[in-house]
Amino acid sequence: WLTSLKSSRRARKCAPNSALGQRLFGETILGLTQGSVSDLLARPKPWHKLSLKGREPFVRMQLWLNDPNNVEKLMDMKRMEKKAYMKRRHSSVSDSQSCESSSAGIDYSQGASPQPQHQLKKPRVVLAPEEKEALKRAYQQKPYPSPKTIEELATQLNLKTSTVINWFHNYRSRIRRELFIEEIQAGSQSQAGASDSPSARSNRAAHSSEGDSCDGVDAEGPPEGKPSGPEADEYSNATTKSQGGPAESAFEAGEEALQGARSSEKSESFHLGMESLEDTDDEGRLKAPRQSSPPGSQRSGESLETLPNSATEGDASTSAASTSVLTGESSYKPKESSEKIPSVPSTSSTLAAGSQKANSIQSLFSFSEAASSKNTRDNSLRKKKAANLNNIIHRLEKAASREEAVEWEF
DNA sequence: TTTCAGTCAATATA
DNA sequence: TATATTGACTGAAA
Repeated sequence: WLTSLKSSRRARKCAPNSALGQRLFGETILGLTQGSVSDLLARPKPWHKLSLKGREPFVRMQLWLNDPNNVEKLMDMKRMEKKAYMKRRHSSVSDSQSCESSSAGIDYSQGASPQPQHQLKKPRVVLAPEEKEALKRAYQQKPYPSPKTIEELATQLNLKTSTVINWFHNYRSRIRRELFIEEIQAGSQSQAGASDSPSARSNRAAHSSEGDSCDGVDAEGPPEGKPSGPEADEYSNATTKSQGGPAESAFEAGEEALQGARSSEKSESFHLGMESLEDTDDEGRLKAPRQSSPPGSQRSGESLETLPNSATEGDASTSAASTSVLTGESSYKPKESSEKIPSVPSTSSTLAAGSQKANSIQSLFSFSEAASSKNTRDNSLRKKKAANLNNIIHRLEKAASREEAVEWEF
C-alpha cells in the first residue's frame, strides 16, 4: 500500500513504480489526509477502543485489500494524477510565459487555484520547546487544569488560553494513545507466559485508583473511569494501562471483525465481528507476524485483556501548576525513554515474493533495517511501528487471500 | 460545558 | 517528495 513510512526512500528505490504513498492511499481509499494516515498507521488504537467512525478506515483498508485489482487501480490513479499535474504544470509554464509575470510563483503543485488564500488563514502556532516543556510540567502537576490554571499558564507563557486548552486536550489524547500501544506491547510480552502476569495484575490493581490521579488539587478531574493522572509518568515507565478488553490493535481486530462477518454474520456491525474471533494470531501482539504458519493456524489472544491503568504512585502530589510552570523542575520523563520494542522481522518473506502488489503493500508498512537512526527514539518508534504494521499487513493479506466475498454495510 | 475521538492541514523532517 | 508531528477544529457524549 502506501509507501513505507520511514523506509520510503529505499522502498522507492527498490520498486520505484510500485510504491503507493500515504497521500494517495489515504485520499483515494480511506478518505483521509496524509497526516491522518500516517498517524493511523503509526499509532493504531486497540480495536475495542475505536468508535464506529474510527473503525471505518480499517474497514476501507480491508475492502480495498479484497479487491483483486486494488494496487493496479491505485497505480492508475497515481498515473492519472501525475499526468494531470504535468498538464497543469505545463499550462502554467506557458501561461507565465505568455502572461504577466504576476502569476509566476503560484504554487500549482498544491493543486490550489491561484486564489488569494493569504490573510484568511491564521498562521499556525508553533510552540517553542520551552513552552512545551512548561506545559508538560504543568500537565504533570495537573493533567486537567482548571480554567484558572489555564489562564495563568497562558499568561505566563504568553499564549492564548485556547492554545493552552488545545495543548492539554491533544497531549492527553496522544499520551493515551501511546499508552494503548504500550498496553498492547506489554500484552504481547506477558502473553507468552501467563495472561495474568504480575505486571498485568499490578496494573489492574492500580486501575482502581485511576481517576483520582488528577492530583486532587482541583476537583475538575476527568469523568469517572476515564484515564487521567500524570500519564506522562506512566508513559515513561509503565508498560500497560487502562480499561478492560483485549488490546488488539485496530488492524488485527479489523480483520477479525471482517472474518467474523465473513464467516457467518455478514453485515453485522464490527464489534459483533470482534466477538467472533477465530482465526487470529499473535494475540494482539505487535510483533511481526509468524511467517510460516499457514493462515488459520493461529489462535487469538484473549491474553491481552485489559491491563488496567498503571499505577498512580507517580500521582502528582502536587501543588498548583501555576506556581512555577516556567521554572519548576520537571519530573517529566519524555516518552523517548521507554525503549520497548522487540526486534522487527521483515515481512518480506511473508508476502508474495516478486509480486508488484506485494511490494507495494509491503512497502507501505515495512521498514528498512538499513534505515537505522542515530536517534534511539526514532529507532524505537520505527520498530514499534514496524511491528505494528508488519502484523497488520500480514493479517490483512491473510484476510484478503480468502475467497469468500464479503459484503459490508456501513 | 467539558472532554474526547477523529481529523485536517501546516509545518518539520528525512 | 514522502512521511511525521502537532495545533486546531468538529461533533458526540456525558
